[in-house]
Amino acid sequence: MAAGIDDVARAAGVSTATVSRALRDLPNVNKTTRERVRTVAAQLGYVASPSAASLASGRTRTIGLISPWISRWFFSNVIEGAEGTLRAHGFDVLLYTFDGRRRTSGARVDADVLRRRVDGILVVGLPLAEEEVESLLGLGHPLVCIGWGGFGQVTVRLDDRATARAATEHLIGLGHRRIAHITGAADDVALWSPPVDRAAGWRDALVAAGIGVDPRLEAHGDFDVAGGRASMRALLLRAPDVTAVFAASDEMAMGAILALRDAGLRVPQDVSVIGVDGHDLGELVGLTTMAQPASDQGAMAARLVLDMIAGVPTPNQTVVPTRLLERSSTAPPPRTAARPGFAPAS
Amino acid sequence: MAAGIDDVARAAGVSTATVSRALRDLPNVNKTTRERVRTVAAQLGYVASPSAASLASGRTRTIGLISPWISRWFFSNVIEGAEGTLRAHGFDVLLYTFDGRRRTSGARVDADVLRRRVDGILVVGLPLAEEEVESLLGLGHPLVCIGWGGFGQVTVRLDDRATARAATEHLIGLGHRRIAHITGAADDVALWSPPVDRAAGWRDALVAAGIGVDPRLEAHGDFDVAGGRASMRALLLRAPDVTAVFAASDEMAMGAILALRDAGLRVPQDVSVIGVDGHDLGELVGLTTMAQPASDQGAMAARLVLDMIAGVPTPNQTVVPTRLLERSSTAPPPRTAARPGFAPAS
DNA sequence: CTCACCCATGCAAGCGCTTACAGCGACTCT
DNA sequence: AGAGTCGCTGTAAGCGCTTGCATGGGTGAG
Repeated sequence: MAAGIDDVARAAGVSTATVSRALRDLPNVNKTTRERVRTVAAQLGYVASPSAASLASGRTRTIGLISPWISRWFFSNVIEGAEGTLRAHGFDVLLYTFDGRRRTSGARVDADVLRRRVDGILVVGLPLAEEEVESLLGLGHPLVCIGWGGFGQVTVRLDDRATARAATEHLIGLGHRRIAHITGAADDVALWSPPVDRAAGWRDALVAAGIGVDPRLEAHGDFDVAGGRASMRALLLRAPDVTAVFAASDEMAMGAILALRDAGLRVPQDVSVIGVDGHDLGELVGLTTMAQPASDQGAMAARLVLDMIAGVPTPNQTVVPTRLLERSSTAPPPRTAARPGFAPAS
Repeated sequence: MAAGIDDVARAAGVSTATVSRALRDLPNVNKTTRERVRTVAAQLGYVASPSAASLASGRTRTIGLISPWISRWFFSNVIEGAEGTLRAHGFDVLLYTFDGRRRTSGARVDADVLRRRVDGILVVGLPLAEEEVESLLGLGHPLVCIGWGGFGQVTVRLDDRATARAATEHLIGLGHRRIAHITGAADDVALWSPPVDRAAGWRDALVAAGIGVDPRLEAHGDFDVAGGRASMRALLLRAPDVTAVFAASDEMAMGAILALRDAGLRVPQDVSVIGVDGHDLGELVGLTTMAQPASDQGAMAARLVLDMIAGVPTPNQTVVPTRLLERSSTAPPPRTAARPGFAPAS
C-alpha cells in the first residue's frame, strides 16, 4: 500500500542505503542524488516507518513527558512549551500522566512503560521519590526535571526561595506584619522542594525584617483552589489578625481569596493576597503574583534533553527569573485592626 | 544489555514464539507454560521492544491526540480523560498540538507525521477543514472527534444548540429581554459547529420567547478571556441597554465580566452573565454556566477509538449532557434601565 | 604514471519481535 | 485399529529500515 524505502530506491535508481542517507541529510551523498531522491520520495508520498527506523537504529525520536496532571496551569503550560520545541526538532511526545497524590508505597510511575520507547524523559513538577528517579535513570536515557530539583538531576526551575522572599518582602514593604503562608499538605510536600523552599523564603523575609515567624501562620492543604480555600479558612480561625497571605501558588491564592470572601473580608482592604505563578486567570480576581514563565521552562527543558541526547554538555541547573506582577490583591494593611464581624463557628 | 525475547525463551526452555504468545495472553498456550514464561520474564525484567513489535505486527498500541491547545480548560480536561483511559488499556498517547488559529491556506495538521505511528486518532475540539480530515482518514486509522462534529465522523460532543437554548432560557426566565451573545470570531467560527450551534440555540430561545433577534447583540472575537473582554466592550458601546450576556464559553464569559467591571457595571445587578463549560475557576467570579463533562468526553472518545480498532461497532454520535450550574452571575434585570454613568470613549 | 586517498554508492546483515504453517503427541470416533 | 481432531509448541520468514564494510571511479601528490 504505502510506499516503502525500496519503492523510492527503485524509482530513483539508487540503493535503499542511499535513500536512507539522502533523506536523513547524512553526509556522503551527492547533492544531485539527494535532490532526486527527495523529489521521488515526495512524489510517492514516502514517509519512513518509525518502528522500522527505531528498531534498526535504536533511536526513537520520541520523548516521554511525565506529568502528574495536565489540567493545572503550570503543568499544561510547561507541556505546551515542551511539545512545541520537541516537535520543531522532529521529536514526538509521549504523554504520561498519573495520580500525583498517591504517595503510598509502590512506584506511581512505572519506568518499564518507557523502556525502549523513548530517547529521553521530561519530568514535570513532580515530587518523585528517589527510587522512582533511579528506575527512570535505569532506562539509560537523559532525564530533565522541570519545576523541582530532582536528586542531582538536570533541572529547570525558578529560585523558589528568592521568589518567596520577594513576595513576602512586597507585603512587608506595604506595611504588613501578620503575614501568613499557605502551602501544600505537610506530608505531601516533604520531598518536594518548591513548597519547602517557598516556605523558607517566606521565613527568610520575616526574619530579615525582624518580624519573626509565628508557626500558626503557616497553613497546609491541597495544592489547588479548594486546598487554598480550606487553608485560608483554617487560618482565619487560628489567626484572625492576619492581614496578608503569601500563597505558594496562584491556585491556592485564588482559593484563599474565595475563603476571605466567604468570611466577609475584602481583598485587599482587609487582607492582602499574593501568589506565585502568573496564572492566566489571576486577573479575574486581580491577583498580585510572582509570575514565572511556565511555557518557557518547558521549551528550555526540551532543548536540554535534546542537547543531552546529542551529547552536548548541558548546565545542571537552569534557573528562570520571576517577576512581581502587581495587580489589586495587595495593599497596605487596614489602619485599625478592627474588622467587620468575623465569628468563628463554635 | 536489556533482556530480549530470546533470553527469556532460553531461560524458560521454550521457543521465542511461545514466549511471545504467553506474554500477550494469546490462546493455545499451556497454563503452566504461560506461568513459567511470565515468571522468567519478570525475573529478567523483560519488556518487549515496542518498535520491534510494531514492525512485526503492524500495530503500534499508540493513539495520536491532536489538539490545538493544551492549556485551555476544555482541552486539557479532555486530554486528561482520554490519556487515563488509553493508558488503562495499554495504549500510549502521542501528543500533537499546533496553532489552531492559523486558518490560512495549507493544512495546519500534517497527517504524514502520524503515518505508521498510531493505531487511531483523537481530534479534540478543533475546527478541521474537510481536506485535513480527509488526509487524516487517508492514514487508514479510526478517527474520533471531540467537541465538534467532523464531517460525518464519529463524534463525542454536547448538544450545543439545546445547551445554548437552555442558557438563554435561564436568562429569559429571570426576566431579561436584551440578551447578547458573545462567541468566536466570525471567520474563524464558520466551519466550527459548536459556536454556530450555540448561536442558533441563542436565537431559538429568543424567537421562542417572542423577543426576536437583534443582530447588534451578537459579538465576535477570540474564543478566550481576552476575546470575551473585547467583545463585551464592543457590545456595551453598540448596545448599552444590554442586561444579560450568554457567552459561548466560560473563558469568554470571564472576559465579559472583566469588561463589565472595567465599565463600572456590576454582575449580576446590572448585567447577568452565563457561560458554557463548567470551568474550574468559574467560582472565582461566581460564574453561572452550562457545565459539560470535559474529562468524561475524553474518556468516552478514547473508548470509542479503542472499540473501532477492535472492530466493535460504535455509535456515530455520542451526546453528553450539560447542566445548569447556578452561581451568582445571573439575576433578574435591574428595575430601572438607568445605570451608573457609562460613557463610551470618544 | 602510479599510488594513496576520498567521495559516493551499493551490499547485506541485522534490529527484536510476530505469525503462518508445520509438527507432534494424545484423544475421540467409527 | 486407523483416521481425523485438538491442543500445544517450534520453525522460520519476514516487518522496513540503518549501517559497517566493500567497491570503484576520481584526484592530487610524488
